[in-house]
Amino acid sequence: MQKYSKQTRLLLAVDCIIFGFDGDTLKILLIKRSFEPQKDNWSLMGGFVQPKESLDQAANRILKQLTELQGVYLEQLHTFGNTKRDPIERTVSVTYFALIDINKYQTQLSKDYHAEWFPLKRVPKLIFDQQEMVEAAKKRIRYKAAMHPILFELLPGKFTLPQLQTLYESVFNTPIDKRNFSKRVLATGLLIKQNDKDKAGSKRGAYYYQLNMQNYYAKFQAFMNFIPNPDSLLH
Amino acid sequence: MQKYSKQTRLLLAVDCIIFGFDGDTLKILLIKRSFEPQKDNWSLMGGFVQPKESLDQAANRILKQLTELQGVYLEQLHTFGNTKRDPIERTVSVTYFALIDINKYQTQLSKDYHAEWFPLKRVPKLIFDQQEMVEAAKKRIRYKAAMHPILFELLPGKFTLPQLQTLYESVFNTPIDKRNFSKRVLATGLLIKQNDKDKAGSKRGAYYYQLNMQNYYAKFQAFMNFIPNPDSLLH
DNA sequence: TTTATTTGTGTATTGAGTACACAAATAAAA
DNA sequence: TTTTATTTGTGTACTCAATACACAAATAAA
Repeated sequence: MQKYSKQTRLLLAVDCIIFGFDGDTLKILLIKRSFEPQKDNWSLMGGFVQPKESLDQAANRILKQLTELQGVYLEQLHTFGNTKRDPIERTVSVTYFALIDINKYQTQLSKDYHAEWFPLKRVPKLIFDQQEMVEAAKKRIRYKAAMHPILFELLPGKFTLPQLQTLYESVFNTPIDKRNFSKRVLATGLLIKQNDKDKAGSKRGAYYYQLNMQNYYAKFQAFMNFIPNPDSLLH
Repeated sequence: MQKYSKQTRLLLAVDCIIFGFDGDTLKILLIKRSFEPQKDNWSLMGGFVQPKESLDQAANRILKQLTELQGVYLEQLHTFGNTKRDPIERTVSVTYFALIDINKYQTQLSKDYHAEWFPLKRVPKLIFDQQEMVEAAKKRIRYKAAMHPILFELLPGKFTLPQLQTLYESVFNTPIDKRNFSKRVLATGLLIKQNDKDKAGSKRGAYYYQLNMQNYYAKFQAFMNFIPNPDSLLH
């Protein structure tokens, strides 16, 4: 079945940048690499693309391997192919970024991989060109979140407006006026107010909201400004 | 040097979606495939990634092979990796899209490849999953052009406002009010009015403009609305 | 019962986007 | 040479969205 016989074949890997939000800070999940080269150094979760799986399948497999999660938000980011990025043998890496509800992540599962969550501002030194991958992912999540409601993927099914606002403030690293924020967000028609409150986060308690999934899917591609002055915040 | 010895290696290709604007219609450049499978069918310009070149280098090489052009706008689009996309042997394809000034393209060069420009609305049947690649490129160029001034890459160094407007109308397939368009575009500070006019396009003649390159590079990443109601036009 | 903390809400102002029409230039035709 | 046809270039009023800004309500903890 090999008919392009004169061509060189290359190793192909998938690396995942996995985002999570702990209610205060945007974080990514890293593992301690279990094999050489760079054994025991911090690294993205990744793996080689297998002969019978597509890239998307590989990314989902790799994500599941570490988190046991399926059906989460996963998007292809960029493909990195410098000839010397892996010193052992040329490997081209297709990166994906994932947005998961950090509460669904079982800490226990990460033991095999010695995984840990790191705040985006304190990411340790990573192997190969993975620093660059994380930078690209950071840029992309901001870019996309400035106009599309992807950040809900980081929250549990029920969340409060203060939680949502903290998330946006954390991703864009800027304070937002809460009156304008709630006006803006509620105006999208994406949220349904619940009758119960989250009593844990504050004395007074804050009403829960849920996504209106119908509107969410319908409007996902539309441009929506969730934050003031996106221009100045993206770089 | 092969130490990941148990892993399968794959063919990796680069395919280019090359956009050009003839003053009236947005087009892409296609070639007649010169080898089996699907010999003589319409196809994107592409090629295999060579052992000693990066992906960007491969894309530039392939673009130059067909157009003799260098230093043009070239951006990685998406990587396609379904296992069966190439029936002969699994090949993963990294796609790039290019924006070129169609006037700089030497028709003669295309003879070897039997290349032809096709209006985006009348793209012929393409091999493998290239239809999908073109769709992705179309979507991306619109998405990006709605907010960043990339379409200037399709025009010659000197151009008129009516030409620019026709380009936007063609890309977004919508009529635009010219008073509002010129206000919008000139407000960006990206254009420098020249003293001479293009007499070819009309009786009265239209003033030429040139890009203010300093502002262009400085503001490239900023969000700028060039078209009314981008929402409704992107899908 | 007092205090401290966090939630929830409204209004006035500014600025950007939008709709809309007519005069100026000139090549081509009469 | 005059007339006609075509295309360029410009201004204003209106609407709506973005923004700045402050205080009362709720309640757990002291």
